[in-house]
Amino acid sequence: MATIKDISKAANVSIATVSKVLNGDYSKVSLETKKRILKIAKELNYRPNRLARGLASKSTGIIGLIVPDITNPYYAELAQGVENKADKLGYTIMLCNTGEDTHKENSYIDVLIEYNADGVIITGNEKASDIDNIQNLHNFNIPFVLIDRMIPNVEYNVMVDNIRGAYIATEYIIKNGHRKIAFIGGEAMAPHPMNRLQGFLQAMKDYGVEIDQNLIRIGTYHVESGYKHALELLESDSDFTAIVCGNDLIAYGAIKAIKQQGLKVPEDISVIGYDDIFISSLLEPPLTTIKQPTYDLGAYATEILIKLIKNESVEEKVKLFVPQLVVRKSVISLS
Amino acid sequence: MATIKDISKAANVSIATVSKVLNGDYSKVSLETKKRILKIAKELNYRPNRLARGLASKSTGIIGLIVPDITNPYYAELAQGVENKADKLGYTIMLCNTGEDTHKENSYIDVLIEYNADGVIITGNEKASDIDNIQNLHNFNIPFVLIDRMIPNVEYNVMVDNIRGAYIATEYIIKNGHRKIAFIGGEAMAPHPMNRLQGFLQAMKDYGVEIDQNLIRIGTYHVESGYKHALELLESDSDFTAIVCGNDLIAYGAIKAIKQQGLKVPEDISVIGYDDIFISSLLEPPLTTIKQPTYDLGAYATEILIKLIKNESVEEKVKLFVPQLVVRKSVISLS
DNA sequence: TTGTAGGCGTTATCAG
DNA sequence: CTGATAACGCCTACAA
Repeated sequence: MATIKDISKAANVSIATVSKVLNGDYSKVSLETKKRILKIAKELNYRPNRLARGLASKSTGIIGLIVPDITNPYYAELAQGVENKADKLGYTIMLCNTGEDTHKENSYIDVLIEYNADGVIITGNEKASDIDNIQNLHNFNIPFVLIDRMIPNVEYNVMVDNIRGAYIATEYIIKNGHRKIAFIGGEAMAPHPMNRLQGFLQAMKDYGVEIDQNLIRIGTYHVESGYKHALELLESDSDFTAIVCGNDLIAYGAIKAIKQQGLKVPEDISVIGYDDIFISSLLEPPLTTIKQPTYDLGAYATEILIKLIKNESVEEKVKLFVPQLVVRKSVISLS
Repeated sequence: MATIKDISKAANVSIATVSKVLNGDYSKVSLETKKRILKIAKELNYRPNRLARGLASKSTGIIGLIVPDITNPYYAELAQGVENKADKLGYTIMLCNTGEDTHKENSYIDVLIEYNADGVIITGNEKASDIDNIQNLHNFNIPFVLIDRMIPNVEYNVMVDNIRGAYIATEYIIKNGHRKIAFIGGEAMAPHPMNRLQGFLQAMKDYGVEIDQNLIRIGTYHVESGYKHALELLESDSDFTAIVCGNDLIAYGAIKAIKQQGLKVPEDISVIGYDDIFISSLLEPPLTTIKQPTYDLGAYATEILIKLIKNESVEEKVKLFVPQLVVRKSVISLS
């Protein structure tokens, strides 16, 4: 591992000069020495040591990305948006997969602080307790932006309007003549599903559709949870003709349960999802769902995070993306 | 940001003592000073600086993970296996998503070298040119292990037997009475699909089934590629009753194309995939495929990588996992 | 049991 | 244009 010291010796100059050249600050170096240094650096297969650089310069080029479940295609796509943009702008991602475990999330935040991460992007699940630790980022002067996760007093958020998305979804179901409508969402603690639940409730109210509390289920954002709750609903004596789901995975589970009971989607029961994961169009029936600009959420968040890192001004502290209805074939019209 | 220096002052001891205590080396420190130091550290909200620590100790706790496409559920699951195990053993992941771009992969390897990563896990696509850069890891004394990607002269590999997997898949198709069998695989350069292609060819030979070169297509590992090639096959005048696919995503694309042509799976054309991504069981029809122990691949690779990092001995340099046939409903029996 | 001091590889400030 | 030199925060002999 050649260092600038090695280069300086070989080139008969001081390390200061080497450092300048290697950092592209040619202004005050003669062309000749510049060339010589560059040549020697190449010969020695020199690589800057980012640890040393980070120590000295207070800037590491590391961006922490906290996701609850990289296995969920939604977060995978979001991560790709983050990674692409970060890479383009010269930053590297530290992946922190929390498995929706608050404790793990907290310890990851500690780790990011210890690595002197330049900034952090946080998505996903939230328990009340998080706030303390996120506050820590603030204490250590590490800028961060939240994706789709409102927390009191947090400055920078990029969100999609979940209330609106769920509203649109529910509205679509209602306009197709459904009146007995179930809702299967994600964790009750998170604002995320609550927003979606809110949107659902709002639409129901606005259209004067009766809300049956027995038809509202809150589980997790996984296929299994959707499956389980749908099954319970089907096996209970409540009747309904449609299910609004908190995300696509839940919808997959619900569809699986429905089929397993010998019923058909959408003939017997309509299902609408949320996220528009890439496989949703391939399901049978193709899933009607709410599309989020997932990749863009990640890319945009990264963009403003890097602005914050560079102390550039960010106009919109809260950026709200708009979800869209994607009509496919999992909802049938009753009218 | 409190440092050990701050602590040493506050506790009236030297930084050496503080360092010892903070690193759990209590052997040569009085219980009393130990307690005092720990207490003060907590009061000052002390966090070790991993950059400084890495610089001084030559060990960063960073593991680089190179994947071609985190959006592919196969790699997402693999990444989860890596992340879980790494986290458990006290390491942090740097995520390097190459987008199957050799150039990007190379530059990520440089980055990992520059961060003094303790080790690297490499999966996915391969072009001949990679070898040079991977060699660089070796030059810089950074241990690495490859997952499912044989490269000449590379020591540590964890693989699944792709030839065998494809063989089993093809054999299953043949035993179900198919004789006109197509193959749609991934990039020609990679050993990965080549192995799978080899397995396919081998099975065809062993069972005396005629191989029609026109029915063999090599694209990429994406849904779109499967779709495109299946469509071409369907629109050509060649006839066939089954398609062996290089992975599940290709199979999804193929199924989409088949349906779009007004044909049915498996009644008109049987399809078999590879990977057993978690949604494959939810497709219509549920996809018959080859299951890999994906999560375990990642976890195991991480385990041996960390052994290498710690200079512990690793017995099996090449670990071969065995793929399994998962029979669902996308293949029909013609006999 | 505790302290001193040198070094890890860079950056950055000042002189020359 | 170029060079000393002091940080950055921590580790680790080696002394005391």
